[in-house]
Amino acid sequence: MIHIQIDLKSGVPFYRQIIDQVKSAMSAGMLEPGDRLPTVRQLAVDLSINPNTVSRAYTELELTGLVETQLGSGTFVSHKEVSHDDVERQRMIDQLCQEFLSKASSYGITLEDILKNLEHRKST
Amino acid sequence: MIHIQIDLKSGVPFYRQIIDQVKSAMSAGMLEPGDRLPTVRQLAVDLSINPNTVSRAYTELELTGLVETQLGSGTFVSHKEVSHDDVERQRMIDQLCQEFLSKASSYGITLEDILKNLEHRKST
DNA sequence: GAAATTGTACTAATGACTTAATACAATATT
DNA sequence: AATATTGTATTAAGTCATTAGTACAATTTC
Repeated sequence: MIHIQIDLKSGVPFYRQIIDQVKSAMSAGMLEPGDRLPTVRQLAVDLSINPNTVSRAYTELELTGLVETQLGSGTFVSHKEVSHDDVERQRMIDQLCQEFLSKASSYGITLEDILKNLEHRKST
Repeated sequence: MIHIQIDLKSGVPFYRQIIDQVKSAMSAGMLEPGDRLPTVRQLAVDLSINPNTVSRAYTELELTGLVETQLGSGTFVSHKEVSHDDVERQRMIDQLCQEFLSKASSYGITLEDILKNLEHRKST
């Protein structure tokens, strides 16, 4: 059974906190294919937020193929393997970013510094 | 004389486009210490935007020490050297990001992929 | 098939961010 | 001093993302 917590003051959207924690639980093996997530309503009550916010998180997880929802029965961790290429690609992005952050950090450069810099490049 | 253009459709805030272009002009040597920027009002007319938007850009440039404003006479490129450390730090951030983006791009990873990944790390 | 349980659609409230309208204040110019 | 030129303050309007209120629809359970 997964236990989700949200930080009201972090500034990170509730639905994103849910997504991240579900993903983490899946990576850690605490959620396996076929496992049922808390129901939209139950989780909403537990976290004292609106069902739609939970639904939004679940919907986004479904769009990436990580979970499957069945109206009436619940939301379940997906069986179908996520495309191997996608997994590999995500892993590579994650690894590259991790290496980059470590290197930057050794120069005293923070994540915020980097984000500010990269955001600017979107315009260019 | 600096010539500034804004892209109405880029989604990048007007004041930020102005800041970026002034910085670029300074880097390129098209604006040197003592040079006067277009007046808030004139630039506003040229770009068909509100004076406050130009003012906001100039104010932000002043906060970083790149320009100095004098009520009644105008806004001028600053003489006083921006702290060498700050310049070096910015250059290092810029270079690191540039190298990183090149490397990522060779793997078919886009700026958007990276931003999405890094944004997530803010919560963690 | 009736009731309960599940997810969903639609709309609105809130807050952050950006820009504009308008009026003001300080300096330079004459 | 009077006037023009400069930047600035205040307030409001628009947009977007996030979340909540409320009502609805599909499925399961009995």
